Amino acid sequence: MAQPKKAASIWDVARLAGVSHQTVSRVVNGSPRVAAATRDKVLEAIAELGYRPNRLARSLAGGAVESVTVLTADTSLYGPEAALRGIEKAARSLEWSVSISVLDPADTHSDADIIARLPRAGEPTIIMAHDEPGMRAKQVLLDTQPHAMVAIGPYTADELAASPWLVGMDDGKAAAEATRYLLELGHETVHHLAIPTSTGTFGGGKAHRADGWARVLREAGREVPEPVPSGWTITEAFKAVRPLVSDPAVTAILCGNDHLALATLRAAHLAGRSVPGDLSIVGFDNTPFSAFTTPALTTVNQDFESVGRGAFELLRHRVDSSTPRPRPSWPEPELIVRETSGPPRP
Amino acid sequence: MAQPKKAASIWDVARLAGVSHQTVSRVVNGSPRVAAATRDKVLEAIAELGYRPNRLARSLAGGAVESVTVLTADTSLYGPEAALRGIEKAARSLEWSVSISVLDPADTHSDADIIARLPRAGEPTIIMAHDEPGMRAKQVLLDTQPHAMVAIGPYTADELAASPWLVGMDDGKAAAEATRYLLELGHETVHHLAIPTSTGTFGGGKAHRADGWARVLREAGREVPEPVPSGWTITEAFKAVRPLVSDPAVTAILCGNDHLALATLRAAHLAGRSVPGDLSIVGFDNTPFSAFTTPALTTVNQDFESVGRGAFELLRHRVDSSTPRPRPSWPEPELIVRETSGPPRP
DNA sequence: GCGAAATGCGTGAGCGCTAACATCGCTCGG
DNA sequence: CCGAGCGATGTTAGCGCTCACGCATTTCGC
Repeated sequence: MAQPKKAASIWDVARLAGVSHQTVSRVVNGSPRVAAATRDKVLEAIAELGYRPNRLARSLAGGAVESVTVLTADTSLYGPEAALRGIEKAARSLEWSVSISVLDPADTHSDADIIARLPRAGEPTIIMAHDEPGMRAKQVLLDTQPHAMVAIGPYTADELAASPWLVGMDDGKAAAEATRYLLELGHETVHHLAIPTSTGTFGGGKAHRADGWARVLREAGREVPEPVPSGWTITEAFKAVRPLVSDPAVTAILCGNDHLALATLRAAHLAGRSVPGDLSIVGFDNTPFSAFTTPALTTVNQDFESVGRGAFELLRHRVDSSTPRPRPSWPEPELIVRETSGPPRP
Repeated sequence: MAQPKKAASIWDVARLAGVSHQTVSRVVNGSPRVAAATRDKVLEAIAELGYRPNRLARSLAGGAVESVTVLTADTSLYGPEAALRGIEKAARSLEWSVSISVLDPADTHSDADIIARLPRAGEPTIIMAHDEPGMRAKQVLLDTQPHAMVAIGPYTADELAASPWLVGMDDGKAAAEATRYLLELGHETVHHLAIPTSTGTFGGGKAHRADGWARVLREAGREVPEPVPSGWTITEAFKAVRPLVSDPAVTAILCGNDHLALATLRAAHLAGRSVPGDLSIVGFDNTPFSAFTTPALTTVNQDFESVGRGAFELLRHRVDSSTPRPRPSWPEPELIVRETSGPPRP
């Protein structure tokens, strides 16, 4: 039984059930035009042989597409990881399969290189376009197969509405909210430890975290300090933020994500600055660990999993327009105040 | 240009190059028996049409398999996530595609349900068998297609050598080392906050973390306290560990992973116990954040990414025995002493 | 009660590719 | 100078499936 016995095909089932292969196909695909008695016979044969349709053959033959490829640059980041989970869940429930291909942030991928990652031309694809490699992949697919791609990234409601292949949340708005909160607490200004941007420059998109932060400061007539750029890793963040935390004039830092915030917390501790007494820290994403640091991180909750699901549904609609066009339906980002934020010392 | 134009097939290339489709196939697959001039003509035609072979058709036609499916129950756990990254990297370098299917720990999957996740019979599969759903999936595939599967999990060197489809590290040995370290520090005994086991019972495998811990305590003639079972999430860990940290008799806790350790750290803080003064805490996995908690976590480093790569290579060997059988070649787990461990107060 | 539509099923072609064999022309030993 | 031998190519037959038909039977409107 454990030997590599060849799997049953549609023909085997047809023979056993005494019908044509096409009838088996009809039963498998739930066509209504099959007599109940025939259907039962076929079903029985299927069960007996343990027949399972071969997905590859199915899509080769021009049947419905049943796979998505996810392009992302970093699976260890909480956002993409959670979005991937959302995509996988949604896909699973429809029996689609999910492939994943990781873009290396170190190489500059050529267009051909990106296209070569897709198992075939026209493969439905979701791109995590929150960073440079992602943005590049987005552009390539937009040029080659715009009808079979969806990109996830930080965009304003207007941008989202304008581009039917875009899914995401308005990080800028959320960052603005967080910044406003810190200002209301009485901080003179708020500094920013920034994640790498997708465009390579700050303020590249209105929905970027750094942009929302800067906007609020400007509107409030405050000084807008130079944002401190950090890489994605905690180690990079730690190095980048050290000068900032040791400056006593800095009383509040908005961090691009919770990992950066953790590094900031650590750096503040080592610099002998108490949090939130001397320094308020606000993170981003509400990563699971953020509630359990000491002190617990004030952060911005983001429902990436729902965004991932939304991306999948949108993609499905784009690939097969007979499915409903989903409306964005995830919660807005929301500030969660915990222990790392408070009023500045007078 | 942006319209859904059909992609070029092998026939289109053949026509343009003035050869048969088989010759194109030979060129694409690097067969040596093609005249240089012909090869160049074909290559030129390929470039002109932007032809890319269709993976689906290729494997349908019985060509080499070029895809792996990874079955895992939790992509947010550091171990599986890192192993997946290793698999993806190794696969990418050979142009294999990687699919992922997440097992829901909540349902009991039927055998058929697990098999239905594979895109076709005989699909090469890697299973993350560190928990109950993973173990079950492992068993199902072992029964149905043992030649095209590899499982990753905690196993001793002997177990690994005995099962040619197994890859992993000896967590028990690493846990033993960590426990010994705590004992040498002078702790009377060491408590254990345990991750869920793959078998549902403690001590189910010699290479389990809880097993290594218990073994050392027994060997040292110490009392072996009842291990405290926790779920995988930080929140569950926090609830589970509270009674433990508030017991002043407890001076050292070995945690099943760094997330549990973080929860323990938090619980200790809230219970007013200083770390490592009143309580030593040791984690597991050397999750990136672990160096940046305050105090920084003492933990056990594990190179999951290498294990993932090893799993992929082993799978490739099993599917196609003409490829070399890889030898396990990853670093042993290693204790990293940071700030959460120290001698007990006298 | 007769034509038209609906139903139930089968046939043939083809998706893009590879494996296996067939064919052609050339070189080379004797 | 002829056939064995080989290298370079073409031909054929699928892989497992779906589409687009085709052809009987039934069902139904009026």
